[in-house]
Amino acid sequence: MKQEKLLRRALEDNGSRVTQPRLVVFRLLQEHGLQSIAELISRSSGTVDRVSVYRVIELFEKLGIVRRVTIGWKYKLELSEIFLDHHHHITCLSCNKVVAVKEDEKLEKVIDRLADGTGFSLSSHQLELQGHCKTCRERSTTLQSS
Amino acid sequence: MKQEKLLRRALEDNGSRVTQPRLVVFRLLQEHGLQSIAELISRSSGTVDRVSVYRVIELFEKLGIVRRVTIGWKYKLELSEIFLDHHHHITCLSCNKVVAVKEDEKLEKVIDRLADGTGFSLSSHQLELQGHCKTCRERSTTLQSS
DNA sequence: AACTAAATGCAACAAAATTGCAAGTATAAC
DNA sequence: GTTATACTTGCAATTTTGTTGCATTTAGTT
Repeated sequence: MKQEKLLRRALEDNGSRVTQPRLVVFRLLQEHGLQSIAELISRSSGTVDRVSVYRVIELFEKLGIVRRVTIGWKYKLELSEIFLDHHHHITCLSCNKVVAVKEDEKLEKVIDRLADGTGFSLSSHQLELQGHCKTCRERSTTLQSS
Repeated sequence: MKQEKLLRRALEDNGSRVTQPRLVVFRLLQEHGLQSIAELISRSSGTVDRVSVYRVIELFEKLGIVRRVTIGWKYKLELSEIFLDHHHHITCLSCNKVVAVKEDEKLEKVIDRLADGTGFSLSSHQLELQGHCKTCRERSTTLQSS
């Protein structure tokens, strides 16, 4: 189904209206993917007020339309699993590029077993990775050899 | 080795002094474990200034004495792997209790393989879990049956 | 005990997020 | 298509969180 239709339905099911600010923020998330609230605010400035961006995101989170992702101790926002498949992120410590990492069945199993040991029932999990991307590794080798 | 000795060494190796504020913050981290910076500030108020708590934490992070942990989109602080063994956290969505989950060799392997697929070399990772603790699950069952 | 560089506390500032309220607008009923 | 109205928005003000500059204090050395 077209993503915007899913959005409309999620809003209507909650008795919430489909407004300009909500559409603007949604489209920015579609277009630019993972981004900070500051980026959302700046990209929508002139059209949508700062405060409204905060409020739209708050609603979207409550309705499961967006999720927060921690990247280097700041959070960023991206469309939820209704719109994108379950994944995690790896950040390059040299160039700060962030790449999605697909969730893998084995990972799920291992995490389930980890949780078992605690007596908790498991509802959700987030994994964040850091490392160095291929480009940066190659560049640093080149520089060293010169 | 006694933990405070490790702290002294870490500071001295860096040419940093062993001061009252640093000892106070360190002992709070030992005594209360994982906590927010607001909790650290409040627990040390009267003895240590707000700003100094920030500065001590900044230094401790740089020296690898503390690490930041994301819990529910806010970070908390705890002593690093020099003082505690490598672990993650699971939070109860009902009562907000946070419990440590030991890192497991299988998890490490699965994560290593995940990273392989991206072309990144892996430096570090964080895993955060959410669920419901035994106590809360039992309580909610009791309430339903009455 | 005196010296000195490092660290602290205070005040001021900057950034990020929240709240209250009057004005605007999306939806449903006519 | 108009109208009514409850939901939303934008603005201003405030709160919370984190940072900076500088005079004073203090840890560690001589």
